[in-house]
Amino acid sequence: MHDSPTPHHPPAPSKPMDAIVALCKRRGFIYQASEIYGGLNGFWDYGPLGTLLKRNLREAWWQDVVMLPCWGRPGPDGKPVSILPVDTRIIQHPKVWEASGHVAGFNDPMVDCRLTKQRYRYDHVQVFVPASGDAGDKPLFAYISDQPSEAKQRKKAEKAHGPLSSVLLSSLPQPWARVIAPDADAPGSLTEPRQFNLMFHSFVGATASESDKVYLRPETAQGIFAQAKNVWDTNRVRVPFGIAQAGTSFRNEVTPRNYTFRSREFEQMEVEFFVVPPEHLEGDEPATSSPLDWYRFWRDWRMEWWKSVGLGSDNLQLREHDKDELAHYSQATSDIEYRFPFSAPGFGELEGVAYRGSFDLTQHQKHSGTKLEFRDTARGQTLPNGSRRGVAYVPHVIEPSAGLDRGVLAILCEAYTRDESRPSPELMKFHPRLAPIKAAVFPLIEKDGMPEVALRLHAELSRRFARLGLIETDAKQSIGKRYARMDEAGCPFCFTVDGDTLTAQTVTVRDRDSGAQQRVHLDAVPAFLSDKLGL
RNA sequence: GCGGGCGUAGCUCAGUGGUAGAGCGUCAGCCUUCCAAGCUGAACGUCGAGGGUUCGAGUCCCUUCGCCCGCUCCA
Repeated sequence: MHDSPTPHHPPAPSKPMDAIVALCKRRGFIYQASEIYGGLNGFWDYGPLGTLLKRNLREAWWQDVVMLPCWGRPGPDGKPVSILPVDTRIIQHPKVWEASGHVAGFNDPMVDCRLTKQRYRYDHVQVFVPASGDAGDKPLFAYISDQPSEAKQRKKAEKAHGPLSSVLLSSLPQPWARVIAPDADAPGSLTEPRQFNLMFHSFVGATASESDKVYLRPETAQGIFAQAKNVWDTNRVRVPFGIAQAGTSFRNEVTPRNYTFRSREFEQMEVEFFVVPPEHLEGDEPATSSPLDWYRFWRDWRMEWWKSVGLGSDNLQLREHDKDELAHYSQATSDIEYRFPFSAPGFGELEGVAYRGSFDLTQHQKHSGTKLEFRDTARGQTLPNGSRRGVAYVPHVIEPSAGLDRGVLAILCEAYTRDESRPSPELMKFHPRLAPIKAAVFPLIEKDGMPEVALRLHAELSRRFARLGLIETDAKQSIGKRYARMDEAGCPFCFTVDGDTLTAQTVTVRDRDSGAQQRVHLDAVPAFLSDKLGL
């Protein structure tokens, strides 16, 4: 999470995270996983309303990214944006993760210092020892080369031992009782090296030998890259185009924290958008757009999209990465970030949009031995018959990678509203498109024929809208209490059958956010709701 | 992984080593013509889990799990 400064945004009034968590439990949005067994660190389940909310957000992404990409808006090349979906497996060939860098980069053993709470990569820790050999009972001084600790420890070590040589910590026998950690001033504080496996693993087959070891994917992206060639070989697509996938990923986080924000099992919604490398654009026909054009297009549209599903406040920001923050293969990356109650005044990442060059496909090409070049028959030299010779290249990629569970959490936080001026202060202001409950129908009182009319209206609305979300009805207790319950669940519209309904064929519709009411003809209710849900 | 705080009803929380509590919510009935209203009643707990001390543990001790905060980590 970034504590990025926000010079142009005044700090928003913070919302109490505790109250949001309590509401989410109380109304069945989010439960702790395996709660009856004491819970499991880093895992959260969704209850009925949470499941619907999450499904609605995933569905909104699916509709707007896959089915009608970018709302039908043309890309920077003026043409419709082309996206195809895939659904790849959580478990891939282990070499996929070697190619992606996940195996090498995240299996480093670390040692901790019990005194200073510092953590060091085991293979980076070196130790000054007497050049003569035996140090007797004297302490040994550990350091990290090119860090301040090197000079500091060298000075102390020379004083203690005279001429020095240095060895790796790993060459000394454990426990390192006489070793003084790089930033400590007493010996014996280093823990034994610990492996930090950020990827979960399992075994294929029943014998569970090391050669059968597989990993649970830490991102959905690599399944896309691994199938990119199949997709372009079998689908008559042409670069630029994208492949999209939503699915579950796993990261064995060191410290799961902040409610569902950093869960060990989570769902991603990713696009790998393949574009023509810059070297194939020059003097080329047909003119198309550069990777950076596409990068900016996706970055800006993804920002708009998050606003469109209800994150319109200044709690949402776009943050372009600094040069020194970029991965070595990326020329541009930005994060779409939300100011969560627990991160404020800092922000937490919802989606990263990265221009990754050809890094991923090139890696897979190298590790698999399979050429991952796209044969672009619209480019290259024009032949006498008017066709093109074609060129082959490894496409560059723009990756908009969003966290679904983080999106849900941001929506929950943004929707949570406490208004002390209302009889029931807590309400969830979900965008109607995301609201788990789309509408409720009440009889004002449970007699005089009102329940019958309400049930008929409820049945009709259910027939028309239940595919999108719940349509509720409730006749118990006072009308205020029923409105309040719907407010808390984030239901945007309540239709109430009253005395006038029986004579004038009208009902009241109450707006969740304002509490305002208007009368609508009974027959016009479906059209009213349809309009409000943006259908 | 380290340090600190916390864990009692669905939620928020009281609870002095001596019978397990309140408010809200939930449910039922009555009442009720628009905002958690009123009246009556009901259900709901292995006090996070395991062990120990004690005649007796929600309370004291140990272990463990989980949540929150700060470090650390965050491809």
